[in-house]
Amino acid sequence: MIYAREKDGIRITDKSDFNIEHILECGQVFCYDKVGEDYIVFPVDKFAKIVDEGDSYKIYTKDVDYFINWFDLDGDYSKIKSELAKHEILSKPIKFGYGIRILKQDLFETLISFIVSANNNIKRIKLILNNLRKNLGKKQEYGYSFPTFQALQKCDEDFFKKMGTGYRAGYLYKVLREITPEMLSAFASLPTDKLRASLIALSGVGPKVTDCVMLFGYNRFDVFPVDTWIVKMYNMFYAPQDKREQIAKNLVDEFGELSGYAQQYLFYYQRSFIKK
DNA sequence: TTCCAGGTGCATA
DNA sequence: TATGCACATGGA
Repeated sequence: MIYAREKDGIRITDKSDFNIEHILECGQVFCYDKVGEDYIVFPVDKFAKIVDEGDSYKIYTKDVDYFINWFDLDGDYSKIKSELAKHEILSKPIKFGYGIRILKQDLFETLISFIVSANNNIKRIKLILNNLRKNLGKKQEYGYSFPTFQALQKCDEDFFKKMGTGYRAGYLYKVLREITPEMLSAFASLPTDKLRASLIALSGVGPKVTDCVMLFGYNRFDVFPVDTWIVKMYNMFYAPQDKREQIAKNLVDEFGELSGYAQQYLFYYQRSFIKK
């Protein structure tokens, strides 16, 4: 147990498997900001502020149960890391991003966010999603909630362009006519291959976005999202290969049921440390 | 100015 | 089935 419930939030008592910067800056999530030395997170209509208090973190929130689940605080990351550390290539990435945890994110928000993420950079992805919150979300104490499915479905393509989505506006307009949040929830009972087929059939959703939604929303760990950073990493450390689906397959063969975790350590290391 | 970012869809062969 | 290119936008 790395945490304790407190009346105004959650105390992270063991920082060896929890580092808020690692968790939020490793590319899995866009609904956060750094405010001074603290971080705030605002998934769906929830809110928390995370303060580094030296030996511990304090997560200030009204939604204790929600964030225990969201941060996967009952997950055993010491075990995951010791298992993954058997792979030489993960040695440095695990040391570097020792405090990463894979969040348990809302399916609808994750799908919309990663459609926006395609061929885009993290700063601008956050900007676009914040535009959507401000224009369509509900005003909260701290800011705006993520727009509901109903609110987004009423928008036309031109509106999404005004939000800065560029050519992804058409994808959003279409996908909002292909799914409902209830459908996404029902997908959760599908085995990995059928889930992948259901997601990849959606507009604006290719292999990469599918893998991200499977990992960050459905928490399927036998997937390895391959983006431009992972391609660079792969070509540095493995044989030259530019076919993303082949890279993904090779890496899932290597890391098996822990592929999703391995991917996050490698992505964070590649992106923040190598920067090339 | 050109390149790049957590890529996808579509035409073509 | 596989390959190549167009697609918005803004920062480096």
